[in-house]
This record gives sequence, structure tokens and C-alpha cells, in this order.
Amino acid sequence: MASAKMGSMSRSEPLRSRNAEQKATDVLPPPEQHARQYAAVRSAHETELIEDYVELIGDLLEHSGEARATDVAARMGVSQATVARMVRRLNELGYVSNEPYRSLFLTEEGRRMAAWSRERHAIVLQFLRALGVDDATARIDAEGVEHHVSEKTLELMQRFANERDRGT
Amino acid sequence: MASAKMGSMSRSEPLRSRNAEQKATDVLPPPEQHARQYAAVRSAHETELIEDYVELIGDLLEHSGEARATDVAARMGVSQATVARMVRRLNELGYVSNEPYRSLFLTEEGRRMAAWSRERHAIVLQFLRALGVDDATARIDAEGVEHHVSEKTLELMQRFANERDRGT
DNA sequence: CGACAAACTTAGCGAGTGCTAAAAAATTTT
DNA sequence: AAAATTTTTTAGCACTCGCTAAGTTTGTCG
Ligand SMILES: [Mn+2]
Ligand SMILES: [Mn+2]
Ligand SMILES: [Mn+2]
Ligand SMILES: [Mn+2]
Repeated sequence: MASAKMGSMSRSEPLRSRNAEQKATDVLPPPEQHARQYAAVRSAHETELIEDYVELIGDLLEHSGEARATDVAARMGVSQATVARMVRRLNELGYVSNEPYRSLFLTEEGRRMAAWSRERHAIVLQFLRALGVDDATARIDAEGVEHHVSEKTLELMQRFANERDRGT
Repeated sequence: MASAKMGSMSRSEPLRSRNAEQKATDVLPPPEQHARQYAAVRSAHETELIEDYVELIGDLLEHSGEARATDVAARMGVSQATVARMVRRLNELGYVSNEPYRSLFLTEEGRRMAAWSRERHAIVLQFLRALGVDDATARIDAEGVEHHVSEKTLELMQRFANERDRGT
């Protein structure tokens, strides 16, 4: 194979066939495409924290039957004040339903987001472990990586993890 | 192989050997460890933008010989005012050296960061392509993922990409 | 019941990152 | 060299997400 779509090279191939380093940054993408890359990252960062809060609240509800702000704060590693403000925002966004001074619940929409985040998180984690990463490191990396992985990539990660688990 | 370092399991293995779903979230990590995961993500986010700016400036210097604020703005997809403020900050942090109204240069420290970021970025990108992700998607995912990948994971990604490139 | 502790809320500060609008400097064109 | 254009900087606004400090509410326990 050695070269998917030729056309730009009429005859004198540089001989060092292609990969062998390839630099990946031998040439910069056109400015607009480049900008779209960064825009995607900025966009992911807008929802990242929200997803983690919703996912965590869902996990707490599921595992301990109740999601209290203190526990969220402890697990997020932030102050209760920070959690309080975030909870208000999640409520306004329609993910959390709660009464003052009472513990937290997810709306239908919140439950949907929690389920999806949890699934995505699990796939990334299993993938990293299948790759050979130790558990503690995999958990840390997964927490950050999960928000930046497209569905296409996720699909491939899942396939890889599954194949690695049985024989192939 | 099936189990690298045993020792924690003296005899009564849970029989449903292990993987087979495993849920990954069957049980939550202890609060302090959980908090450390999120802390790592927050920490990564602090340097993320800085790394991308420095990497981009380095790339521009290398590819077009000059790094102008306009080009940085165009490629980042951000206003020139945003770039100007960020450049001042990068200067204060010791990554960029520049004169008013002149184009941008990297300090020794900045060059180190650019080189390392570029390398890490390239490995993640090559890895995603090796996994089977199409180029455009791989570029987008890599831009976000690169900042959340530990050295251990990076090492494994590189190995995977290399193996996939030749035979195995 | 009353007191004390724990949990939650609110107010206000600081840093970071986006924006627009307007001014200043540099560059290019005429 | 003057004018026009482009580039850079500055000022000021908005929003997010940390924090501490101070107040409210709730829950527990003697
Ligand atoms: Mn998560
Ligand atoms: Mn991120
Ligand atoms: Mn990068
Ligand atoms: Mn990046």
C-alpha cells in the first residue's frame, strides 16, 4: 500500500517511503481546520465539568442511594461552596432537581447524561487497561481523556478492549 | 499471563475470573483517590492552553520562519485581543520573548515546552490513526487528549503505533 | 428540649479566557 | 511622503470556577 491517494506525486517519490517518523507535523493543517480543532477542545471543556458532576451524582445515587453535597465536594476535591454554586447551575440547566438543604436528584435529562457519561468513561477506562496501563494511572487518564474522545474513536477503543479480552 | 503481579490474592479467586464486563464502576474509588483523579484533570487544564499556544508558536516559527500574533489568532480561532493578552502572560511566565508590535519568539524554556508538546501530540495522533481513526477525527481528538495522557500511557501508545506500522 | 455539630447557602474575592470597540504602531500602496 | 490598510495593544464587559468567611438550616445527642 504505502500511499493511499497519490496524485500529488507524479513520479519522484522521496524514497524514504512514508511513515518512518512522518513527523505528523511536517506540515500544518490549513488555518480554518486548525481553528476547528481548538474550537472542538474549547467546546468540550464547556461541558466537561458538568458531565463529571452529573456522572458523579448519578454514581452516588446508585451506590449509596443518596447524593449529598458534602459527598460530592469530598469526591470532587472542592469546597462545599463550589458545589453549591455548581448545583444551582445544574438545576438551572435542567440536569438536577433539588430542594434547598436537601440532597440531590437527577432529572430525566440528567439521568440520560449520567448514563452516557458513565458508559463512555467505562469504555475509555477498560481500553486503557487493555492497552496495558496500570489501574491507578488508567483511572486518572480516563477521567481527563473521556471528554475528548469522539464516538468514532470510542467505538474503536471498545472493539480493541473486547478483542484484547478474549483471544485475538 | 492473565495477571501480572499477584500477591493480593492468596487463594479464593472470585471465579467469574475477572473481566467479563467488570462494570468498571461497580464500586466507587475511595473519596480521596477519587478527588485526586479530578485534581489531576484540573491541573492538566491549567497548563493545557499554555501548551497549545507555545506549541503553535513553535510550529509557526519552524514552518513559516515567523510567528505573528495574527496567525496565532487565526489558527487558534480566537480574537487578536485574546492572543495579545495570552502572549503577555506567556511572556511573564518565561515562555515567550517579544518586543511590542513585533512578532513572537520562544525562550529556551518555551522551546523545550514546544518540543515536548509537539512530540506528545504527534504520538497521540499517530496512535489514533493506528487505532483506525480517520485523519480529521484523529486530529480533533488528539488536540484534546494529548493533555490528559500520562507518560506511561504515552509510552504504550507509541509502542502500539509502531507495532501496527510494521508487521505485528 | 436545648445545645452542638454538621451540612448547606450566600456574599464577595481572584484568576483565567472569551468578546467588542477604540486607539496606537507598523506596513503597504499610491 | 501621504494615505490607506493591517497589525497590535489596551480597556472594559461577561462568564466560569476555584477559594474563604459568615450566616441558616438541619440533624443528633445528652
Ligand atoms: Mn468522568
Ligand atoms: Mn480536558
Ligand atoms: Mn497540541
Ligand atoms: Mn492540545
